[in-house]
Amino acid sequence: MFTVFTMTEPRDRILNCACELYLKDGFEGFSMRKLARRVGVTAPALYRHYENREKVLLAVVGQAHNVLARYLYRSLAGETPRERFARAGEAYLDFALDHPRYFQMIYSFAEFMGLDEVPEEVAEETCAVERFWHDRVRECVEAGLLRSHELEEIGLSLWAHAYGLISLYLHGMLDVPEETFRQMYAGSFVRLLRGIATPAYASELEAELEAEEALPDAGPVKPAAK
Amino acid sequence: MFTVFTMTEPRDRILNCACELYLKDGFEGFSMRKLARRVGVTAPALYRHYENREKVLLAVVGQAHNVLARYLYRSLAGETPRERFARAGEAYLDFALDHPRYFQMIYSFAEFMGLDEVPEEVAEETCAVERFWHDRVRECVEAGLLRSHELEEIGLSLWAHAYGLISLYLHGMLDVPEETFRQMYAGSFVRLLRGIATPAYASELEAELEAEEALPDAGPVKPAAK
DNA sequence: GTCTATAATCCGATAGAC
DNA sequence: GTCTATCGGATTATAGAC
Repeated sequence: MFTVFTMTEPRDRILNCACELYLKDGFEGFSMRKLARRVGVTAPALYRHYENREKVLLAVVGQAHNVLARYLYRSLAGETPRERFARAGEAYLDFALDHPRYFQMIYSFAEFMGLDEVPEEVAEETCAVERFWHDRVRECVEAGLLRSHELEEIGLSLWAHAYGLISLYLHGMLDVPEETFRQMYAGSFVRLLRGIATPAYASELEAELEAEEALPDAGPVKPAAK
Repeated sequence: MFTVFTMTEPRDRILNCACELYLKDGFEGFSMRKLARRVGVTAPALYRHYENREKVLLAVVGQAHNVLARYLYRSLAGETPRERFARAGEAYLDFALDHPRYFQMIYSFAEFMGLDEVPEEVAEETCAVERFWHDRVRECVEAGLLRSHELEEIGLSLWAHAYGLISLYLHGMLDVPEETFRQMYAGSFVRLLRGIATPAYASELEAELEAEEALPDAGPVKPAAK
């Protein structure tokens, strides 16, 4: 009389455990037997709910995309195109640092599965992310911040730059602590921005830079407490 | 009387086959048994020459770095800092497109092997590449092409941008033919360049851009044959 | 230096009883 | 929907004969 549905559908329980397992052991360490152990059933039981290992991992990639989407959409709370743009860049970084394995999975699922084509579900979600960036750029172009000639290409430059920086860091190629990396990310972002900004916005960025350099040493000024 | 040494040391024969095998089957498909079959011996024989699978793959990474180095050093034939800089960017791209698996291996060896630290041999070779870029940038700074304030960081921006663009392409996230991608790479490179160039060089780039846009449609002008 | 034989695991997936 | 039992395969790596 009380429980019309089971607390969680078995398919969802499996998916949750699959995400946990992937985040713990990565792609290679992910096996149906380990997954079964984590769920608390035997391996054959899983095949009632997922056709095979690939389908399970495909569902995990879906989750990864969901989490990324949550981070990105949060940046829409910014009140101006410029702010939404900047927040989107931060959101992408936050997602990658909070969930490095998800970040990696999104871009290298096909390789790991030995597929020579990106599965359609994944390709669609990638497109959505691209469109999101495109929208942020378009807004900024319309607001006179970014150059209008190269609307499409500008999005690509931004994406590639952010992705590259983050990947190098996650691969351990940049031997710096996280906080330092965040500063490098922000700094590098501004350098690229100068190259794609309208002359008006570029000189504004220039002025900000000079103001910062005029300061003694540290970054943003904090009111001296005490 | 004629053959003082065997034609190739067994260690080298194994390494050659290991490279071939890795380039064909990738990281996951690489097993000691397959390698043995390719060499023409049985698996246990390999362990006389390499301690284990990891050591073999470490040697393959070394080869990957050698090939990359060859590509990069070729760009030193350029006669001005600006030309060497541009050629280095092309060389990095050529290497990645000619040897995508080597490119990937260089940056994700640790992940694939499940190590949580980049092995020292690999880290050293990465540093060498970084220094190479740093030298190209320094030359350009000294020639008055690039901004001097941010010498270190500029190299990082360039590296991350190139790496990101190439990785996205190799991961199948950019659905374009290779020739199109090369053009995108070149175009994106210029956008970043504008952001790190000295005002003098930046306005020179700007002039080039306007000259191109004045043309009807296509890229560089070719003399109309026949 | 190479071989045969084998240890010791692990894997994905299925058949068929319950 | 879950179980037991199992098929059929893969893997790294070693022992010991030659």
